Amino acid sequence: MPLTDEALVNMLKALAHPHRFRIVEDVAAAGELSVGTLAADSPLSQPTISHHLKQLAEAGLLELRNDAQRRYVSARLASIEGLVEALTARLARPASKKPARR
Amino acid sequence: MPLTDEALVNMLKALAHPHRFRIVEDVAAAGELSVGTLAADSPLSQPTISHHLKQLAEAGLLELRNDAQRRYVSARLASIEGLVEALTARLARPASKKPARR
DNA sequence: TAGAAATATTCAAATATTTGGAGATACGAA
DNA sequence: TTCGTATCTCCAAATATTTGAATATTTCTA
Repeated sequence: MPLTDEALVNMLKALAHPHRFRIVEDVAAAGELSVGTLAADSPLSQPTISHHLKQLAEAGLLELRNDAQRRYVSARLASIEGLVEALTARLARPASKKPARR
Repeated sequence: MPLTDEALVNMLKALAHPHRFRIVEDVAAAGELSVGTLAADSPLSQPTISHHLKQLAEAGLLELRNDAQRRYVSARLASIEGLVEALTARLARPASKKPARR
């Protein structure tokens, strides 16, 4: 499943925002964080954090886990790896495998 | 020069658009293309392509070269590599090197 | 010089994104 | 139950992005 153009661009779009990038960075470094911790560490309001988390989860970058009244966030490392690989495959030197399209 | 957060997010933002991603992909595959060729291969108008190229060049992803009345576009492969490396360094498994920040 | 070709800039309209207040919902504890 | 905590949803305002028509600029050629 080599990641459609759309999925790839959606992941990039999700990451292409300073606060969202920071969220993913922090979550990846910490392993797992609660929404409240993220909101407390951010200048943004809790609803705004919630909104960004939703976008990141929809793009496939984050995983959300419910535990009673808390919600825990972790990074989907496989997706991040997939993104990095797709970027390398598509934007690196003239891929002599397939002929350039169009 | 490990790429500031801002530069990194700017590159992501530039790539996070279907038409712009496609432009970079095509340019990377072709080596070098003129603005006119890109505009002809795209559903977008010439001014819009010009606008997107400017953004991509400002983000450091593309290189523009003038040749008389034509302008040729090529990929800044080093920047793309830098982007991929920065993503890997920042979003991959708990980097045990530096302690998580904050 | 004037004209043509390639590209850029300006500007405005349409659309999308970002943000937080107010309120809703879910859950556990008493 | 009722209360408190954590989080989400809905909404609207502010802001940013995308787009192309009209126009300008640059450069070559005659």
